[in-house]
Amino acid sequence: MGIDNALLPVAPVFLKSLRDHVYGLVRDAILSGRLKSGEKLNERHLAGQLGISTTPLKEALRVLEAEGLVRSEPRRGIYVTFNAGQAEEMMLARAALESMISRQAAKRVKDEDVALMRELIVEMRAGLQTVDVLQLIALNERFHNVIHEASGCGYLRRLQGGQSIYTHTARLSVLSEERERFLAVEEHEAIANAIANRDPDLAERLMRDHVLRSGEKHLIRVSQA
Amino acid sequence: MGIDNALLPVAPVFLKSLRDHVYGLVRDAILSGRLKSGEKLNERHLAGQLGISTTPLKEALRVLEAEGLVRSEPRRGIYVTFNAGQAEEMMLARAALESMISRQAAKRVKDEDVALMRELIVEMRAGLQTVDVLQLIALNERFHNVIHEASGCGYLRRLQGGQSIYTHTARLSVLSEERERFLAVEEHEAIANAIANRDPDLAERLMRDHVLRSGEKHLIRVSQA
DNA sequence: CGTTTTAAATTGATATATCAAATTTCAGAT
DNA sequence: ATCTGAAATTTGATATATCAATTTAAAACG
Repeated sequence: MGIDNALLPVAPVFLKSLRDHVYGLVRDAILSGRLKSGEKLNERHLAGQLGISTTPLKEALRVLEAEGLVRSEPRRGIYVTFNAGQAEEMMLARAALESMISRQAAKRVKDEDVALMRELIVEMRAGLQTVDVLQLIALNERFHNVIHEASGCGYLRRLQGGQSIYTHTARLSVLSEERERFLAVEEHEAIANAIANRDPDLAERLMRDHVLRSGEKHLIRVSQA
Repeated sequence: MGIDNALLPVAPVFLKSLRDHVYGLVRDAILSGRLKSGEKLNERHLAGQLGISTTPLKEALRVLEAEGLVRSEPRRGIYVTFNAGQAEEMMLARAALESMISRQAAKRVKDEDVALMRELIVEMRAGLQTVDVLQLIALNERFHNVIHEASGCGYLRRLQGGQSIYTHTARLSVLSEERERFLAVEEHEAIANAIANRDPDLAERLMRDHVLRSGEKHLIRVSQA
């Protein structure tokens, strides 16, 4: 038991940079719980298990450390640090950053962005009937992307992207509830209106509440699984 | 045993790894403008210049990349990406995160934390007269630390810490203005009251406005220098 | 000349080797 | 049996070597 079966070797073919690939593998293993909090990561062992050298692994671990998913004690070892509490804090961080992005978007949004948001809202409403959850997930992502673009805040967007901990299956699970689908569309529409009306305070508050509410729902789902 | 406290722990400087040291050096160079945005960083060259091998440098660069201060184009090179716009966005991020921390603090704060905050406010008021700017800077930091502790949000605190771009001289410069010192104390007191009254919404808003306002002042100072 | 091809040099990506701190093991003393 | 401390082992930190993609320079061709 333990980390022996937690990660499978990486297929040496068709991969971007080893470092990035390994980063994704280890990150997933931590977020999905296959690597548990407190567990020690042995560099040689882990590298051997993945079939790579320690160099790209060390770089990947540095990134994970910068993200706060592992903690490195100099000349002692590297330990996983991720639990329910941190998952909740990452959700709070996302709420904070996403709402600040919405605030900026409400200040800088262009009419064409507003039109695009409105189109997406209409599509979401239509999607509510057909119950195509995959489509709805894609629409949600596009909606948030429009706001990100409108805000012109590349750095905030990046930082916010790092706070994502939900897998595709978690999103599927949450949006399979009819009430959640309905709420999401309602909240999105309210946010779109606030941004369209160039109301930064309202846009910020609505986005924060939206991320907090749907985030809590996600956390409950994940903790049950 | 008696000798337990006979010796103090080794100063962290000596425990610090080369990697962390180099990280700090390069980060400072970027934030202070000695390494300009767009500049390409040659790994071999930079490592040689620092008198180290590429391994710890590569790890430091990965962390800087995760922080968004450099951008790595696979198999092409590493480029500095920091400018006035990003400095402003980092300030926005700090406002967003610090205000979320205050929100949580207002929910969880204990009476002893409130007492500590009130003491610090009193000291700040006294410091206003003596005009000991160094003391005031220390008090400000302690005040924010009390809120961080009260919030119980270790992850958010870490993330927020990464958004700091102001040097000691910049802080000195800003707080050398009497009006700024006065404003800071007023705002801190208002924030303390909101947290003491367990008013998350108000604490969040006041902290956001405080960071935004003082942050803009910092940015102006830095851009002038 | 200008354009395309091709060869050389550069350099990030990866692998391997070495060093030294930290932990573990175990014999010897009390 | 328990504690001590030295030797062996483990392992993160660092250095060096190799590989391969990109860029640059040069040569060949029109």
